[in-house]
Amino acid sequence: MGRSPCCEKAHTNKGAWTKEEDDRLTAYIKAHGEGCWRSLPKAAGLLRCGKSCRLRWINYLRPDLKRGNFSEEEDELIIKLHSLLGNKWSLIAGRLPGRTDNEIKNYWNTHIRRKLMSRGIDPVTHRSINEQHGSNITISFEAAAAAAREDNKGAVFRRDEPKMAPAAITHQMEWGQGKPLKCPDLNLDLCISPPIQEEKPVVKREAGVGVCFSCSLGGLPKSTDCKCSSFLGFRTAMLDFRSLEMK
DNA sequence: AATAACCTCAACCGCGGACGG
DNA sequence: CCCGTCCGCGGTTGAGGTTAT
Repeated sequence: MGRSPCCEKAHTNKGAWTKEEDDRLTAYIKAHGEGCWRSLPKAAGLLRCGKSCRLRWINYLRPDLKRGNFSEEEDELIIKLHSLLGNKWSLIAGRLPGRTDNEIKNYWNTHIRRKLMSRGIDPVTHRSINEQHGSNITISFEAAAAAAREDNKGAVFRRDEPKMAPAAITHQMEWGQGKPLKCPDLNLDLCISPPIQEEKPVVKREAGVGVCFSCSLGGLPKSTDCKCSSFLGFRTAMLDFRSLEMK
Protein backbone atom coordinates (compact mmCIF):
# COMPACT_ATOMS: atom_id res chain seq x y z
CA MET A 1 0.00 0.00 0.00
CA GLY A 2 1.58 3.21 -1.13
CA ARG A 3 1.48 6.55 0.46
CA SER A 4 -1.54 8.65 -0.35
CA PRO A 5 -0.82 11.65 -2.55
CA CYS A 6 -0.50 14.97 -0.75
CA CYS A 7 -3.30 16.38 -2.83
CA GLU A 8 -5.64 15.69 -5.71
CA LYS A 9 -3.22 16.05 -8.59
CA ALA A 10 -5.83 16.01 -11.31
CA HIS A 11 -7.12 19.43 -10.38
CA THR A 12 -3.98 21.28 -9.41
CA ASN A 13 -1.81 23.67 -11.34
CA LYS A 14 1.88 22.97 -11.61
CA GLY A 15 4.89 24.93 -12.71
CA ALA A 16 5.58 28.61 -12.42
CA TRP A 17 3.29 30.72 -10.28
CA THR A 18 1.33 33.55 -11.81
CA LYS A 19 1.09 37.02 -10.32
CA GLU A 20 -2.54 36.37 -9.49
CA GLU A 21 -1.73 33.18 -7.62
CA ASP A 22 1.01 34.99 -5.68
CA ASP A 23 -1.41 37.75 -4.76
CA ARG A 24 -4.06 35.30 -3.61
CA LEU A 25 -1.62 33.34 -1.49
CA THR A 26 -0.07 36.46 0.03
CA ALA A 27 -3.45 37.97 0.81
CA TYR A 28 -4.69 34.78 2.39
CA ILE A 29 -1.65 34.31 4.60
CA LYS A 30 -1.68 37.95 5.64
CA ALA A 31 -5.29 37.56 6.66
CA HIS A 32 -5.15 34.13 8.27
CA GLY A 33 -1.52 33.42 8.98
CA GLU A 34 0.54 30.41 8.03
CA GLY A 35 -0.35 26.86 8.83
CA CYS A 36 -2.64 24.05 7.73
CA TRP A 37 -1.14 23.99 4.26
CA ARG A 38 -3.31 21.14 3.16
CA SER A 39 -6.52 23.10 3.46
CA LEU A 40 -5.02 26.47 2.53
CA PRO A 41 -5.25 26.17 -1.28
CA LYS A 42 -8.96 25.49 -1.20
CA ALA A 43 -9.60 28.22 1.35
CA ALA A 44 -7.52 30.68 -0.64
CA GLY A 45 -9.12 29.70 -3.93
CA LEU A 46 -5.91 28.32 -5.40
CA LEU A 47 -5.61 25.31 -7.67
CA ARG A 48 -2.35 24.27 -6.09
CA CYS A 49 -1.37 21.61 -3.61
CA GLY A 50 -0.53 22.65 -0.08
CA LYS A 51 3.11 21.78 -0.45
CA SER A 52 3.41 24.01 -3.46
CA CYS A 53 1.82 26.90 -1.56
CA ARG A 54 4.10 26.40 1.39
CA LEU A 55 7.18 26.33 -0.80
CA ARG A 56 6.12 29.41 -2.74
CA TRP A 57 5.49 31.32 0.46
CA ILE A 58 8.64 30.25 2.24
CA ASN A 59 11.00 30.61 -0.69
CA TYR A 60 9.61 33.57 -2.50
CA LEU A 61 6.70 35.50 -1.00
CA ARG A 62 7.63 35.81 2.67
CA PRO A 63 8.06 39.50 3.46
CA ASP A 64 11.17 39.02 5.58
CA LEU A 65 13.20 37.51 2.78
CA LYS A 66 16.47 39.16 1.96
CA ARG A 67 16.82 39.11 -1.79
CA GLY A 68 19.90 39.75 -3.82
CA ASN A 69 23.44 38.49 -3.87
CA PHE A 70 25.11 36.79 -0.97
CA SER A 71 27.79 38.83 0.76
CA GLU A 72 31.31 37.57 1.31
CA GLU A 73 30.49 37.21 5.02
CA GLU A 74 27.47 35.09 4.21
CA ASP A 75 29.60 32.94 1.90
CA GLU A 76 32.11 32.23 4.62
CA LEU A 77 29.42 31.59 7.19
CA ILE A 78 27.72 29.11 4.90
CA ILE A 79 31.01 27.32 4.33
CA LYS A 80 31.68 27.09 8.05
CA LEU A 81 28.19 25.96 8.87
CA HIS A 82 28.27 23.40 6.10
CA SER A 83 31.53 22.02 7.43
CA LEU A 84 29.81 21.51 10.78
CA LEU A 85 26.30 20.60 9.76
CA GLY A 86 26.65 19.07 6.32
CA ASN A 87 23.69 19.34 3.99
CA LYS A 88 21.35 20.44 6.74
CA TRP A 89 20.18 23.37 4.69
CA SER A 90 17.32 24.28 6.97
CA LEU A 91 19.65 24.52 9.95
CA ILE A 92 22.12 26.58 7.95
CA ALA A 93 19.30 28.82 6.77
CA GLY A 94 18.26 29.29 10.37
CA ARG A 95 21.54 31.05 10.97
CA LEU A 96 21.23 33.32 7.97
CA PRO A 97 18.32 35.67 8.54
CA GLY A 98 16.31 36.34 5.42
CA ARG A 99 17.74 33.39 3.50
CA THR A 100 15.87 30.19 2.75
CA ASP A 101 17.14 26.64 2.77
CA ASN A 102 16.37 26.30 -0.93
CA GLU A 103 18.23 29.48 -1.74
CA ILE A 104 21.28 28.42 0.24
CA LYS A 105 21.19 24.93 -1.25
CA ASN A 106 21.09 26.37 -4.77
CA TYR A 107 23.79 28.88 -3.97
CA TRP A 108 25.96 26.17 -2.52
CA ASN A 109 25.58 23.94 -5.55
CA THR A 110 26.14 26.68 -8.09
CA HIS A 111 28.70 28.97 -6.47
CA ILE A 112 30.30 27.80 -3.27
CA ARG A 113 31.11 24.30 -4.45
CA ARG A 114 33.02 25.77 -7.33
CA LYS A 115 34.64 28.35 -5.10
CA LEU A 116 35.92 25.66 -2.74
CA MET A 117 37.08 23.49 -5.62
CA SER A 118 39.07 26.41 -6.99
CA ARG A 119 40.70 26.77 -3.57
CA GLY A 120 41.60 23.09 -3.70
CA ILE A 121 39.10 22.18 -1.02
CA ASP A 122 36.71 19.29 -1.31
CA PRO A 123 33.22 20.77 -0.80
CA VAL A 124 31.98 17.54 0.78
CA THR A 125 34.71 16.92 3.33
CA HIS A 126 36.05 20.49 3.55
CA ARG A 127 39.52 19.08 3.42
CA SER A 128 42.27 19.85 1.02
CA ILE A 129 41.81 17.73 -2.09
CA ASN A 130 45.48 16.67 -1.80
CA GLU A 131 45.00 15.03 1.57
CA GLN A 132 41.81 13.12 1.05
CA HIS A 133 42.84 9.68 2.27
CA GLY A 134 41.92 8.54 5.78
CA SER A 135 39.50 11.35 6.18
CA ASN A 136 37.09 10.33 8.87
CA ILE A 137 35.53 13.51 10.10
CA THR A 138 34.19 13.48 13.60
CA ILE A 139 32.32 16.47 14.80
CA SER A 140 31.98 16.53 18.54
CA PHE A 141 29.39 18.54 20.35
CA GLU A 142 30.30 16.93 23.62
CA ALA A 143 30.56 20.31 25.29
CA ALA A 144 26.96 21.01 24.41
CA ALA A 145 25.87 17.64 25.62
CA ALA A 146 27.74 18.16 28.87
CA ALA A 147 26.14 21.55 29.29
CA ALA A 148 22.79 19.95 28.72
CA ARG A 149 23.51 17.30 31.31
CA GLU A 150 24.41 20.06 33.75
CA ASP A 151 20.88 21.23 33.57
CA ASN A 152 19.16 18.51 35.53
CA LYS A 153 15.78 19.86 34.50
CA GLY A 154 16.48 18.12 31.25
CA ALA A 155 18.48 18.94 28.17
CA VAL A 156 16.38 21.92 27.35
CA PHE A 157 17.86 25.02 25.83
CA ARG A 158 16.08 28.24 26.40
CA ARG A 159 16.48 31.35 24.39
CA ASP A 160 16.60 33.55 27.48
CA GLU A 161 19.45 31.72 29.13
CA PRO A 162 22.74 32.86 27.64
CA LYS A 163 24.70 30.13 29.39
CA MET A 164 22.76 27.61 27.42
CA ALA A 165 23.10 29.34 24.10
CA PRO A 166 24.63 27.33 21.28
CA ALA A 167 27.38 29.92 21.09
CA ALA A 168 28.74 28.33 24.23
CA ILE A 169 29.43 25.16 22.37
CA THR A 170 33.03 24.46 21.61
CA HIS A 171 33.10 23.15 18.11
CA GLN A 172 35.90 20.76 17.93
CA MET A 173 36.51 18.94 14.75
CA GLU A 174 38.94 16.13 14.64
CA TRP A 175 40.46 15.79 11.25
CA GLY A 176 41.79 12.33 10.54
CA GLN A 177 44.86 12.23 12.75
CA GLY A 178 43.07 13.78 15.69
CA LYS A 179 44.07 17.35 15.04
CA PRO A 180 41.53 19.61 16.63
CA LEU A 181 40.16 22.43 14.58
CA LYS A 182 38.21 25.04 16.40
CA CYS A 183 35.90 27.62 14.97
CA PRO A 184 35.87 30.27 17.70
CA ASP A 185 34.48 32.89 15.39
CA LEU A 186 31.48 30.85 14.45
CA ASN A 187 28.37 31.85 16.33
CA LEU A 188 25.80 29.13 16.09
CA ASP A 189 23.22 31.06 18.05
CA LEU A 190 20.06 30.74 16.06
CA CYS A 191 18.77 34.06 14.86
CA ILE A 192 15.58 34.16 12.89
CA SER A 193 13.87 37.46 12.42
CA PRO A 194 10.12 37.42 12.87
CA PRO A 195 8.11 37.83 9.70
CA ILE A 196 6.44 41.14 9.15
CA GLN A 197 3.04 40.13 10.24
CA GLU A 198 1.21 40.70 13.43
CA GLU A 199 0.00 37.52 14.92
CA LYS A 200 -0.85 36.34 18.37
CA PRO A 201 1.34 33.56 19.62
CA VAL A 202 -0.52 30.36 19.00
CA VAL A 203 0.42 26.81 19.70
CA LYS A 204 1.46 25.42 16.41
CA ARG A 205 2.56 22.04 15.19
CA GLU A 206 5.99 22.59 13.82
CA ALA A 207 8.59 20.09 12.72
CA GLY A 208 7.05 17.58 14.99
CA VAL A 209 7.92 19.57 18.09
CA GLY A 210 5.11 21.31 19.89
CA VAL A 211 6.28 24.85 20.48
CA CYS A 212 4.61 28.18 20.70
CA PHE A 213 4.70 30.63 17.84
CA SER A 214 7.25 32.91 19.48
CA CYS A 215 9.67 30.08 20.05
CA SER A 216 9.21 28.79 16.55
CA LEU A 217 10.38 32.18 15.34
CA GLY A 218 13.53 32.02 17.31
CA GLY A 219 12.18 32.91 20.68
CA LEU A 220 11.07 36.14 22.17
CA PRO A 221 13.26 36.85 25.15
CA LYS A 222 11.52 36.41 28.49
CA SER A 223 8.22 36.02 26.77
CA THR A 224 5.58 35.31 29.35
CA ASP A 225 3.40 33.91 26.61
CA CYS A 226 5.76 31.07 26.09
CA LYS A 227 4.19 27.88 27.35
CA CYS A 228 6.49 25.46 25.68
CA SER A 229 9.55 24.06 27.33
CA SER A 230 11.87 24.00 24.41
CA PHE A 231 13.39 26.13 21.79
CA LEU A 232 12.65 24.61 18.45
CA GLY A 233 15.68 25.67 16.55
CA PHE A 234 18.19 24.50 19.00
CA ARG A 235 16.39 21.42 20.16
CA THR A 236 16.14 20.33 16.59
CA ALA A 237 19.74 21.30 16.11
CA MET A 238 20.78 19.24 19.08
CA LEU A 239 19.26 16.18 17.55
CA ASP A 240 21.06 16.85 14.35
CA PHE A 241 24.33 17.52 16.11
CA ARG A 242 24.07 14.11 17.72
CA SER A 243 23.43 12.48 14.42
CA LEU A 244 26.46 14.26 13.01
CA GLU A 245 28.70 12.21 15.22
CA MET A 246 27.75 9.19 13.22
CA LYS A 247 28.75 10.71 9.88
C1' DA B 1 22.35 36.83 -36.20
C1' DA B 2 21.79 32.09 -35.12
C1' DT B 3 22.29 28.45 -32.16
C1' DA B 4 24.69 25.45 -29.14
C1' DA B 5 26.37 24.97 -24.58
C1' DC B 6 26.20 26.17 -20.10
C1' DC B 7 24.24 28.18 -15.84
C1' DT B 8 20.78 29.47 -12.45
C1' DC B 9 17.14 28.82 -9.47
C1' DA B 10 12.09 28.06 -8.79
C1' DA B 11 9.49 24.25 -8.27
C1' DC B 12 8.59 19.36 -7.85
C1' DC B 13 9.10 14.77 -5.77
C1' DG B 14 9.53 11.36 -2.40
C1' DC B 15 10.77 10.23 2.07
C1' DG B 16 11.06 10.37 7.15
C1' DG B 17 9.38 11.95 11.44
C1' DA B 18 5.83 13.54 14.54
C1' DC B 19 1.27 13.68 16.00
C1' DG B 20 -3.49 12.32 16.93
C1' DG B 21 -7.12 9.00 16.97
C1' DC C 1 1.14 0.03 19.65
C1' DC C 2 -0.66 0.78 15.06
C1' DC C 3 -2.20 3.45 11.32
C1' DG C 4 -3.37 7.48 8.69
C1' DT C 5 -2.37 12.26 8.03
C1' DC C 6 0.36 16.15 7.71
C1' DC C 7 4.56 18.87 7.62
C1' DG C 8 9.20 19.79 6.54
C1' DC C 9 13.48 18.45 4.51
C1' DG C 10 16.92 17.30 1.01
C1' DG C 11 17.70 15.80 -3.67
C1' DT C 12 16.53 16.47 -8.34
C1' DT C 13 14.58 18.47 -12.48
C1' DG C 14 13.80 21.50 -16.20
C1' DA C 15 12.46 26.11 -18.04
C1' DG C 16 14.36 30.27 -18.92
C1' DG C 17 18.33 33.18 -19.14
C1' DT C 18 23.17 34.04 -20.40
C1' DT C 19 27.45 33.32 -22.68
C1' DA C 20 30.37 31.35 -26.18
C1' DT C 21 31.14 30.03 -30.82
